[in-house]
Amino acid sequence: MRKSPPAGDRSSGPVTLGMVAEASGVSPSTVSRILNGTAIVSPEKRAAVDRAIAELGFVPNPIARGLAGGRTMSVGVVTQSIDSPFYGVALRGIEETLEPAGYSALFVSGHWDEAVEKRCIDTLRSRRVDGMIILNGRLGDAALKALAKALPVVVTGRSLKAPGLCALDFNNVEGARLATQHLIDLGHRDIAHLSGDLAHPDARDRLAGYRAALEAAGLPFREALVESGGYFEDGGRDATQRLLDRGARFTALFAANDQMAFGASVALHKQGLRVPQDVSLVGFDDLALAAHMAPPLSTVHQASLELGRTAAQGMLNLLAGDKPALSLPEPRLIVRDSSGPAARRR
Amino acid sequence: MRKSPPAGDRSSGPVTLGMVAEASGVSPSTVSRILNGTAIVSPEKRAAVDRAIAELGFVPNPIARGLAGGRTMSVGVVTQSIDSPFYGVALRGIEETLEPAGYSALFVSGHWDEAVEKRCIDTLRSRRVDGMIILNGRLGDAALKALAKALPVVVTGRSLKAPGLCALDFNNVEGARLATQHLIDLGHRDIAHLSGDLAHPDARDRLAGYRAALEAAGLPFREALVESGGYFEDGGRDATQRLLDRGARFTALFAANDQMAFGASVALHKQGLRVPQDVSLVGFDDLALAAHMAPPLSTVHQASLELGRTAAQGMLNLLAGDKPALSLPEPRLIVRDSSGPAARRR
DNA sequence: TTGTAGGCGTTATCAT
DNA sequence: ATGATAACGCCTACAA
Repeated sequence: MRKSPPAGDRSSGPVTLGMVAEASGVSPSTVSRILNGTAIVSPEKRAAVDRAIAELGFVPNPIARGLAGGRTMSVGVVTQSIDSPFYGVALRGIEETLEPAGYSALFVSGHWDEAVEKRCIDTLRSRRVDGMIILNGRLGDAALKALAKALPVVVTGRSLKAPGLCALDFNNVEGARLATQHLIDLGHRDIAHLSGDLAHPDARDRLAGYRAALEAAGLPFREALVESGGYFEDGGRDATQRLLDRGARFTALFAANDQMAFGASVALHKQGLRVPQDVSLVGFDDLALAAHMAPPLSTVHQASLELGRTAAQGMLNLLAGDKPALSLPEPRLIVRDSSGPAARRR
Repeated sequence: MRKSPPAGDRSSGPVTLGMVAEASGVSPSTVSRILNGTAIVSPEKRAAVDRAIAELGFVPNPIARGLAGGRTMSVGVVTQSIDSPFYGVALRGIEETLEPAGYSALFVSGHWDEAVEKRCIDTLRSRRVDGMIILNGRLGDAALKALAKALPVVVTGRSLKAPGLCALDFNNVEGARLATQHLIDLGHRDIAHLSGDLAHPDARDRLAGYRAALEAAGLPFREALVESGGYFEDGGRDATQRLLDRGARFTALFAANDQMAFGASVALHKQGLRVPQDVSLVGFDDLALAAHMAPPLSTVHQASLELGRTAAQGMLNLLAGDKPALSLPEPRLIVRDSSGPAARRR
């Protein structure tokens, strides 16, 4: 039962840079330089320091590092809700790519509210994050540009050009067009649409894509076949119910996201309508669950994991001083079992 | 176009405690005391300082605070995967209750791997979090107790008593018993079970509850009716498929979590088996999506949002020096449309 | 009750 | 190439 902790022991008191310096017979500055590659140091000293670091199990203190004016090695991530099936996966992608680079992610949720989002950003700044990733925020372009003057910023869900700013946008119009076109190709002519919360640009874009496909095929756009479902399951269910209640006639339904498609399938099922025999259903996002719905859902693939990874990589590039110049893959239609040929009109 | 920033302007350089002190004509220590309630100060000075704080828009720097040996006002949260539908909601609960108390949450994912989890904990410690919440971790009790000596710890998914430690456990055995009993009450006698990853205590508990209900009803426990589905959708789907392929006869299926139940419903659907007419299906967890499955899933309610809130509240109590003494609600069966009376044997 | 001084662990700016 | 020395912004004895 020895008293002195074994080398590398983590549970005993914190080992400081100063202790490493002392143990290896050099000054703290030299240790710091080796750690940060700030300057060239002689091989001997470097070896001595490396050994001391290993033996003492030294880990730099990010807090102190942050205070000293340097970086905190943390990046703030503003998401709208941490438990969203879509963004949750993106967060995983962010975490995955930030971690190996030594950065930690600080997640905060804006709850789709601009004021809350502003507070989140303030919190993040007070914590001195080195950069911020904002996932489909509600903030205006101007505020974003201003923010980007203070620290590197990556935003998704919009196109924007500014120094220190990297914007990642997804082609929602094209995705929606693809989905609608698919239904038209299957022979459907009465295609209803469950729109998302139209306060979101992407919801408006998806509606526009739906409309564009219709018009390109010479089909009329009918207001009566569009219901707002607010992007959530209940909204999708209720919107579908409203469509049904008012006697709208349609053989296909394009939901602006998978969550609403899930809700729609419940309403359809309750009404005794089978998917796809009676109504074809197409979603948007390709959540992990889409493939596990009964029947598996046809949808537009939007790579959320890749979205997160790309955003994080963009941040890493920005942090390193490089121009990011990244982009997202084009939308891709995934045909599963929820969409089939149009049968008789109902 | 004035040069001096308006009061409360956030985008200009950081306002420090020292600046507040100067502006209000007192010493930095006094400002600090007011901020922390460390000592009594005269009403006049307090007023002057409060005004200066408001006018300058001062926000204490958590980094500096942390370095100075005080608290960082952040608590680390170790989850297994940030995009889990169950834990994601718990994270929201944590964030929700920590935020009003001025604490930020630092989320890290252990990926169900003890080694990774250890690294996460080290990261969190190096960032000097004031406490840690560990959601269903893989770490041993001993390690947890040791950790609790260094800082307040809240763990879920196990029972454990130790100073500085608050454990929140859920009665998985009882929940599974309830689910199985429900199927028995409906007249089912051939009830299959999709077990979770048996490396997890909760999966073992749910299996035990299933078995207990069977035995209490005088029904035999048959290995052939149990398949491991690993807690994910694909696992549930494949396990169900295996059951079907090997010709197992059952009129009801109890999945150890909702995700597997979703997968099971796909396999059943593909086989042309209807839920609940041909096979009754019951899940566990009551994910938000369970109510939006077609048909809506009967399941055991486990309040994930409340789990998160309770864990966070326990941490807040621990941080305040109080004994937490919190507990989780008892399991509750939610009967929806996926379970119905047993018909003819198949 | 209030102010002064020292320190938290690191980096940056000078010297050397 | 390396070492003192001074911040970084705050907290906490200790002193008054």
